[in-house]
Amino acid sequence: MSTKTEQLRYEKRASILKALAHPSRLKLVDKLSEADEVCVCDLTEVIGSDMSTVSRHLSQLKNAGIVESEKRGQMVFYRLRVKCLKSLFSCIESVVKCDVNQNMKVLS
Amino acid sequence: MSTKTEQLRYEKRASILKALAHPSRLKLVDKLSEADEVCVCDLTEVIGSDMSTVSRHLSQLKNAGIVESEKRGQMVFYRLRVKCLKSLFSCIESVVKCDVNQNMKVLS
DNA sequence: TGCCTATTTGCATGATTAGCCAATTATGTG
DNA sequence: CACATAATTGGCTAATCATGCAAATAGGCA
Repeated sequence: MSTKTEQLRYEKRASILKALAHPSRLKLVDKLSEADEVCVCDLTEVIGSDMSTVSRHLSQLKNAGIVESEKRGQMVFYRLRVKCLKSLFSCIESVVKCDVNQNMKVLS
Repeated sequence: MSTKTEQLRYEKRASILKALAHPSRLKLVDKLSEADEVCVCDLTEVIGSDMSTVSRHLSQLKNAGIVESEKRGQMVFYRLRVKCLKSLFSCIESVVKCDVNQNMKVLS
């Protein structure tokens, strides 16, 4: 594989990770994983920021290909497009746990 | 779980994802996954940025608990602390692939 | 049509990030 | 000790990001 292609691959992956790398967006993904679809208004309540802010977070997730949206009536419903988030989060969680262990070692 | 704790959990996860969310840092992780340990000087060649820049990328990965380092002589060697990166990347990759499919649909 | 609700977009602001060069620290070697 | 190498840190700039308010868009409904 050419260096150029390789570079593009890293950039693409990074852009997806970046889309996930925010507490509010992680929470959004979490909520969406519990339900089939949720409207912006309900998500806004969950997050507790201005609706415009939530809308922008959602559009970042959408641009990254993590969620999709559908407008029905005046409302817009968001849905997860990806089903593997659980394994991703379990990996992230293992970093967290590993860190805790490390910290305990330091303290003991 | 309290809302406060929940919030902290999202923040912690986000910080780990943020540490990974950069092409150069992904490349560093990739290289480190191929070898047991690599010194900063070698990693600098791979990345092709200034060594100071690479050093800062590495310290971000270290702060996130993704890599660890050991100084031997004048050199500092970095190692992955986490073994599950492969499953994480396969998830990311499935987002990429899903995107490609979507794009093909749009084009056809 | 006129008004209400849901959502997105424009704009301004403050905060964070990435990058390089230069300076500093630490180690090894003559 | 003097010098070279490896790595980190300080300082600066340009770019990107997060956020809220206000305005615009679009869909119901009387």
